[in-house]
Amino acid sequence: MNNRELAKVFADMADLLELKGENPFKIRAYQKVVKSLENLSLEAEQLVKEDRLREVPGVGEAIAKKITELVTTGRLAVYEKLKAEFPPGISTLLDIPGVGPKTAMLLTSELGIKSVDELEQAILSGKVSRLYRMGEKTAENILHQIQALRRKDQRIPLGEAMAIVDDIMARMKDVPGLSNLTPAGSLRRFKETVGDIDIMGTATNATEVIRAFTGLPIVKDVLASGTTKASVIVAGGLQIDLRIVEQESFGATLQYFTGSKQHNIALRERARRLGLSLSEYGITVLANGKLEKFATEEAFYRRQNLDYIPPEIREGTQEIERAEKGTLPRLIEQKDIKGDFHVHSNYSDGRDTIEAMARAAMARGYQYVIISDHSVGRGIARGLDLERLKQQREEIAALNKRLKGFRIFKGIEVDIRADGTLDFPDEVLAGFDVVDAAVHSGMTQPEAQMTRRIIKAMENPHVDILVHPTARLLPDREPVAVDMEAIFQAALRTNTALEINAMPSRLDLKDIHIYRARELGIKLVMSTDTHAAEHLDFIRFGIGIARRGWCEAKDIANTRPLDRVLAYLTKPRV
DNA sequence: GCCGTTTTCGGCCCGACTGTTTTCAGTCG
Repeated sequence: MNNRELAKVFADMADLLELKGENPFKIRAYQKVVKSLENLSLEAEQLVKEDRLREVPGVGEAIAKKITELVTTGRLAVYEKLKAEFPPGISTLLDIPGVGPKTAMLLTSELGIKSVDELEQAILSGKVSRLYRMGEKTAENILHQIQALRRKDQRIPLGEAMAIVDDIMARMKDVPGLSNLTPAGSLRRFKETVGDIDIMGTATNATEVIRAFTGLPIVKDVLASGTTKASVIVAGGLQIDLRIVEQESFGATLQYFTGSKQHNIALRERARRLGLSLSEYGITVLANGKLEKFATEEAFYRRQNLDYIPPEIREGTQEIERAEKGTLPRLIEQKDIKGDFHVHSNYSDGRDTIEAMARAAMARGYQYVIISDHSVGRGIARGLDLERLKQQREEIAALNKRLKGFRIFKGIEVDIRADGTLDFPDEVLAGFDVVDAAVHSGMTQPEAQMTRRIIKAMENPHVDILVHPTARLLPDREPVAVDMEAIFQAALRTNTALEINAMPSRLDLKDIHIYRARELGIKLVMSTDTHAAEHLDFIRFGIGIARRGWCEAKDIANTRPLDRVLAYLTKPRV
């Protein structure tokens, strides 16, 4: 049973305990462990084997026993028993915003409702508004939420959200009197998907700023528009809130709305022990009730004797403890990147010429790129055959003579076939500076087969990098079934690097896998997999998730300068 | 159910909104 499945069990248990009216702190303990499991960089199953479950924050004696039972037997007796106490489906009512445990229980016990559809019918027939403490308005709100729930595409990929935010930022930047415009929330933390967007700012004329915001061309619907806050809906159902706050408390408010919720809870629990109370307005000294305000996040953290914690690692895991000790990593920044490791040209499915890609890379201050077009097996992507490969190599050699202080490396993105063999024979692979291997087909293989297949490719002495290791696509394609811990061990054993693919639809490896790979000392490279010159800028997303994986510059191969990068990265050529 | 510079018990984050009520329960982020 993997971490995601475990998390789901505890989330469901938390819901059921809530419906049951259990001790709220017990419920919070379950909810906390859900987050811990989701953020865990290696499988709980492994921790059970090593008897290290108790190291996970929020896991005590009782929950450790439950996880062990789930991992070893696939079932959890108390969970089965708890589930049997409620009609199946009732916890789906909790997915509706505005419906909590009390309302859900009321609906079930009074009207026998156990699904969202049944609830909708009951509202339409007027039964719900006649219940005690309900009413016309409440019933109508719930109906509204049910309809919105069906319309809305849950969470959207970071890349799409960022494009919207970039557009808004560009259009708002010249609004007079507006400053400090900053996106907050999970977008600022570079989480791979976001549910909604919060933007903060300070202004000398809030009303005009709000008017400019609600009047943006992208806005489809204005939910609320006041003197300090506005909420709008843009295409796709995404909600965007703009908050205008006081300059003198901007830091505390930005910190609050950046989250994560778990980080803020952990921070406030700690502050409490120091006799401080945190809120979005600042820090209250409990002894005298005095509120201190903070214009910057740095000052807000410093007041609590903490180093500044970068947004990307505010997940309530171990960052607060490390900030207290002064041992936070110096996270990688975009300026550390010296070249892009995975670039397509019009020789396969890219749009631009090799020269155009190289010049775009130079313009970004890079020292090198690796042109890694597809191999022949990718017919659909105009994969290279030997003839066009030769042509490409000649072109690269000629360009390298002309481009001063810059180098184009000869790479290839070679297909890993269904049986784990590669699309080119070894003697062809030997002719590249760098060989990327990738799964592009046969994605539905069972886990054991897929794992063997990928490891076989990694064992090839010519394969330097496993690119987009899980082949997932956001939001639609699930990662292939693969034993990541086995891949990590193989990467170490075979000295194969793993790619952090920065394309916003991939972000593959994902954050917790990056964390684990880095911890194990696996070589990592960051690349955009770009198919057009302007998409070299996707590197920002790679930087974001690498920071979420606690990476420093040294952890990423392509922070190394031109004269050292290949020697560091590639396997010895045989 | 977890956890400890208040350490094996007694606490457990904070503020705001909404609608249904006559003072607050429920829900959310």
